[in-house]
Amino acid sequence: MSTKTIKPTESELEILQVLWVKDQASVREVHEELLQSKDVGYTTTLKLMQIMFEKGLVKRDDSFKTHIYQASVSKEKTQKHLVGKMINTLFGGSPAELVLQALGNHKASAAELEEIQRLLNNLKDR
Amino acid sequence: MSTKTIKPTESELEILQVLWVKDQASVREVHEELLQSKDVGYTTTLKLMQIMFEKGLVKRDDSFKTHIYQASVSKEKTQKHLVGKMINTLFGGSPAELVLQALGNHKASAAELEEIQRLLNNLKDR
DNA sequence: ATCCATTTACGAAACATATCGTATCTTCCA
DNA sequence: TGGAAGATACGATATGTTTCGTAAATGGAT
Repeated sequence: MSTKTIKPTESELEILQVLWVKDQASVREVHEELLQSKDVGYTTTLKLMQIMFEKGLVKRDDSFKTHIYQASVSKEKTQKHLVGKMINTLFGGSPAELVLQALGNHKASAAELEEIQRLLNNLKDR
Repeated sequence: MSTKTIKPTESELEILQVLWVKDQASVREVHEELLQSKDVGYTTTLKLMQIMFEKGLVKRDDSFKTHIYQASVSKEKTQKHLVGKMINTLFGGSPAELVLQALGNHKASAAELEEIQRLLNNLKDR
């Protein structure tokens, strides 16, 4: 099934985050965004994105001088993969334990709790 | 606040898992357990655990020939830390999104759903 | 055409992680 | 008491990640 192991590194994830939000971006744009939260050189970001391109994590349009990048792995798929992994390596395979952890230790708004409630009702109805 | 950055690597997490379950164990015991799910040499496990000892991730009693190890970071604290990190790097800071992802894509039993419901009710009551 | 700012390309270094081979140490027991 | 079995210690290697310096290419403005 061609399950290429999607395993972005920490740094790669930071870049994917930016691309998921912006949809498309040049290295410069991504880099400026990264500078908000960390201190790193421009060529570092560039190199990382080039490597991600080689790995197939991003696509790019190089028909202009400034190449434009786009994530080629979806946010949802990546989330699913990494959450699944965490459930296995940290919660003994029980998604519920992860949920309890997340809900118990990290604040969610009333609206969010409602949304969770709706999903929960759905699941219980089966 | 002595926030020592708890950041076990993948392999270290696998070992911690075993120690959290067994509470105490020799390298051999941990190793046998790891063999259930992966193929690795004994000295690799040993080395890893020695490194974890240096990092302070585990304690050990070396008063006998066979050293006995114990996790020195709690499961809960580690979970909290890594879940928090994942919420930030992968869910834009929203714990609810992580919960929805986990519930939506990974099966939980009816009993587990009930437990989640109870916690949810608690949270909504505030 | 030339210059300048910006960009990409590339190589190398600095770290970190994971793996294992070999040497050494300890215990027990024949 | 002298091995054998099993344990630890340690060094070396392979591999992956992150970092950046420097060089070369590009394209627009003068």
